[in-house]
Amino acid sequence: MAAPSSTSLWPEADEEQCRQVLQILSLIGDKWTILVIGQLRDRTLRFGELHRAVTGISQRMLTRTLRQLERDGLVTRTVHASVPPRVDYTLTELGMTLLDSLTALSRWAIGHRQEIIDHRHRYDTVQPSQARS
Amino acid sequence: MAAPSSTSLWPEADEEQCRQVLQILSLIGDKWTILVIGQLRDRTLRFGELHRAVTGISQRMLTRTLRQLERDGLVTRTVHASVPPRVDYTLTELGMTLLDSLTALSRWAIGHRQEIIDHRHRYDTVQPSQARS
DNA sequence: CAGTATCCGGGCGGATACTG
DNA sequence: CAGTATCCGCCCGGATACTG
Repeated sequence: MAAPSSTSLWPEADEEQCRQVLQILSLIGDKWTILVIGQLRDRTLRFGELHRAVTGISQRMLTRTLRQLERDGLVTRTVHASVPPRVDYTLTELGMTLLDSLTALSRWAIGHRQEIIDHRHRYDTVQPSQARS
Repeated sequence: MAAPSSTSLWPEADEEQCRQVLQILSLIGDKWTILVIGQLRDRTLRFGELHRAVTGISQRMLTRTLRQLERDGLVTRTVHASVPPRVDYTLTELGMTLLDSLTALSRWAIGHRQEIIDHRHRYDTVQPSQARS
């Protein structure tokens, strides 16, 4: 029970815990999820608005991403029976708490991005540059 | 400049910021990275030890994962020129700060995992169950 | 022991065409 | 407008065999 470390990684960090974190990370670690929930963080958007807001995403991928978010309970999907159909997407409470929990990681990402890019570049130029084709 | 929200998601959260977060998330959102750095969080391990510690990982994937972590500057690789070769892997300072920044997300993951699983199950049973093969 | 080389299946994700 | 259906290339990741 004794608090294991002062810098406080997550408690225990045994394999079991790691796998649980991994499960969640896999939900949002794909190519588009973060971009989508980022757009929904403080407003409701329709399908088309999201499509325009997230540059480069295809209809297919936007649909898949939203379906998964809905399935996991992070986003609600509301269909309005109007003549041109209208579907609204909103973050749930759960989705908002996730975004909250991403704050620290986001700061880290923004703060250390350049450092990582630099390190990577150095690594690449120093290596024997085996043709990894 | 005014602080945008009291619950504090990450500041701004425009597409640019989101993409930077995504870049980092992609580094650790894959199948094995979290498990590997989780094992390294408070100790140095050799290749074989890691291989045994992370259940189910193949040699190939462990090597790839470690190479990427090394390339990004999150892990150091130390080769000891001994008769049976020995290679040690350790988290760098940068790697440790990443683990720190993962704390909130880890707590969220552990705390809401069951909730997500339940929601998912409900979604699956209610849906028309279109054969998605 | 600590890798590399090769082969391979499956799934992610893009492009395009079609629909209620 | 908000999707679905289909096709397809690419890369992730597992299995196996080989090496300094």
